[in-house]
Amino acid sequence: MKVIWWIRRDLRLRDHATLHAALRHGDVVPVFVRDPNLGGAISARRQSFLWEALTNLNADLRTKGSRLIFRSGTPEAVLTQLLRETGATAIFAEEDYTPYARRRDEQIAKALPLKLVQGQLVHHPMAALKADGTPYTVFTPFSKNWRALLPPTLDILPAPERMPAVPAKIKSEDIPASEPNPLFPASEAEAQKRLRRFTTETTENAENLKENSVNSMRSAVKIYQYADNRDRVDLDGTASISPYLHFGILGLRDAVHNARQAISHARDAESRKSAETWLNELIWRAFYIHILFHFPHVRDGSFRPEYDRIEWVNDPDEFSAWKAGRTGYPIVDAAMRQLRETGWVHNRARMIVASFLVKDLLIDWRWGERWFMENLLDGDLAANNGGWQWTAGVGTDAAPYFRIFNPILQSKKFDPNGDYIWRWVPELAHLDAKDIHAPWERKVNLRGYPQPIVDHKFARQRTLDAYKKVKSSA
DNA sequence: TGAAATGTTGGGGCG
DNA sequence: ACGCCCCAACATTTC
Repeated sequence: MKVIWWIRRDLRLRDHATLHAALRHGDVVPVFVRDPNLGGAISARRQSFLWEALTNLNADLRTKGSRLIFRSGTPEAVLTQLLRETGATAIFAEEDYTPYARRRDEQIAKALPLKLVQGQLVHHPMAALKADGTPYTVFTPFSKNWRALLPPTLDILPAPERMPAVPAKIKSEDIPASEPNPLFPASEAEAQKRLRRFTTETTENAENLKENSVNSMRSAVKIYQYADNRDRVDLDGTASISPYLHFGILGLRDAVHNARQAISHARDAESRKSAETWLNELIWRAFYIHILFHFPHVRDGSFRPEYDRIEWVNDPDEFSAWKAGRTGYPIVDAAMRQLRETGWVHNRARMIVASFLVKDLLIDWRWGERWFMENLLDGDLAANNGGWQWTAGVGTDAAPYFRIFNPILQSKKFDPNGDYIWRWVPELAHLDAKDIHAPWERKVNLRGYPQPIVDHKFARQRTLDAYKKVKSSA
């Protein structure tokens, strides 16, 4: 008996409950549907990453004796056709929680034997509710409950040893060609490598610290330094796994499992706390997926609707300067250039540029949200939307509106030597650390680098006024 | 997962 | 020796 494994955002073989359920049920035919309705929602950069990931997944499937069937068309039409061709009796798919995915799957389930299996998250959004049955909207209690719901250990399913062959008569289109991404190779092996490197491996740099450190284990593994390093945009202190998590090349459960292993192996309280901090970041990701599930209106506007009445300035020229990395604030411009050139930006840098767009330029956070989605390799509706609403102070458990970043102080704190700016804004490479964060305040040659497009002190007050206005009239 | 404004304290210079 | 002022350093409040 044949069954279809409909692959969407679960491009992996390890810890795949859906795949295992399908394998128990029958001979699995792995299928990816190129859905024309999704064309507008995925940027060229992310699209290319996806094609590369599918190519690599196909290669992995071949080592197991299987192969990927790639077809174009609306999912319902393609799946109907494939059920006929294969004689399959069921379609297994990992449940996805975006508004589009839920609507799509609901429709398809009416017509076809679709079986959705939870696997993208650790807890289903309906399984992590408050005692009164309503969803959490504040992170800390959510996180507490989320942890309390964890079983003692998450059993991580290995990738299947072998998979049944897909009959030759089932034809596949060619997966579109893609340029390999040198910074983020789109394979499951790479995702696993990154996870292990971050959570278990001794780093070379840390070796040097060992001799004079009482906390040698702490120094040796990145996850144990995370609490100290995670906000430093000039260091490689994060796991850099977001693109893999977004496409399910790496499972969230697997990441959580590794975090918990690291927590239990920590040799001292500081290390344990550091690994806990990283786990908390994974829970933030889950939190925003839950929020989008329970409050789908956040896709289009503020979680707190009164903030949709803010009178934005929305100056198109200033928006262009922000996108191009020519605001005159070096830390902002460095991050915006990194975004455009690589599709990945450190989380702290994302917060700095988001705060600058919203609270210094007073531009609608949705403009920034869209630009991020167009450029980020890890662009994820739930996480990106949650992050922007947090920064704008309009969402669940958001930063209070009056918590306004000072881009110069952020720069000094989190890029103290100016290395990050130096890397992405080469025209300022001749400046040293004391001049580089706010070069216009110094008597230095800017070499074509722009003057600040807005005065922070003025902008701060303007934003406080604009937010206060909608708050008092709420 | 801020920063600015305002308040408090205490050491040192100095008449 | 004493009081006064200055102001850095730290703490608290406010946005």
